[in-house]
Amino acid sequence: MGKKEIVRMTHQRKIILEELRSVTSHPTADDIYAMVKRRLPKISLGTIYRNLETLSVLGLVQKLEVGGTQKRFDGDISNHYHIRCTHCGTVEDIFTEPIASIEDLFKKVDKYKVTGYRLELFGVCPQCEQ
Amino acid sequence: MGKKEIVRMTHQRKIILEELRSVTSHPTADDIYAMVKRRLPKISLGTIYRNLETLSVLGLVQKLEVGGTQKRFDGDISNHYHIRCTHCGTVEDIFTEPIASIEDLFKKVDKYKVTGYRLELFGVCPQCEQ
DNA sequence: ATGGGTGCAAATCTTTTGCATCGAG
DNA sequence: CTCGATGCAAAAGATTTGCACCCAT
Repeated sequence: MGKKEIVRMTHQRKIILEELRSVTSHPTADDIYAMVKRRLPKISLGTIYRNLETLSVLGLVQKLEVGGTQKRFDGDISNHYHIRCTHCGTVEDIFTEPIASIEDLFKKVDKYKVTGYRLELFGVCPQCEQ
Repeated sequence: MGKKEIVRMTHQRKIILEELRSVTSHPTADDIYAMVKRRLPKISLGTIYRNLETLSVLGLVQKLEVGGTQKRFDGDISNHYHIRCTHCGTVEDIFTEPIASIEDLFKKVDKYKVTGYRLELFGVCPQCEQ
């Protein structure tokens, strides 16, 4: 993933991207491995990780560093917020306009060159709520 | 960490808490291990992890599930925001009043029982900025 | 004296990486 | 053809856990 290599659109890479774009959930690398394996039974987990990294560097997918032990990935590259169920780990999108007062915070930390932010709500999802 | 056990304030636990409260940084378990080891050379990393979990369940410390590969801990249990340097991993506090429009979001996700949220800015710190 | 806590080491889980081979451009 | 990508397996990094002994209550 260095500077000026040519990125090849391999069969594996294309299918990983397709699968990730086909869901609105926010799967872990392992989830994606299972999804892709249905179509490419011989694919290895290492290839999944390498491609998710490549695709997120290219900006074609989002690597979500939400809480929990595993990273999650999102085929929707728009900037949006998430809510995570602290019971089952599910991550869902929150559909709303960006909150301007958060961007105002950028000024308060002017020692830093701010490049972005993450807002994540925690809660208990309807399924776990019984 | 079950339901009704009596929690003992052991020497190790007390010193871990003291050390964590003595800094404003947001150390990883490993950092805390090094700090505590200066006072208790025989302490084990397992004890550090077990106590940080216990203390955070008790609400005496905060487990910060910020991005990056390691979890970080905060002896300041007030709700505040953080900024993380994407280059060196340092996490600093942002001193500001809570942003009301974030709490307004809670209503938009009324299917969930919202219990809290996290706001984390990313950027490059002054030290890394050269 | 009890049963939660500790130190130690092994185990687990997630992610990364070395290497021989493959295949996209 | 070339060199980036893959599959496989081993390695690495972070955290958890089993167990015998210890000590706070």
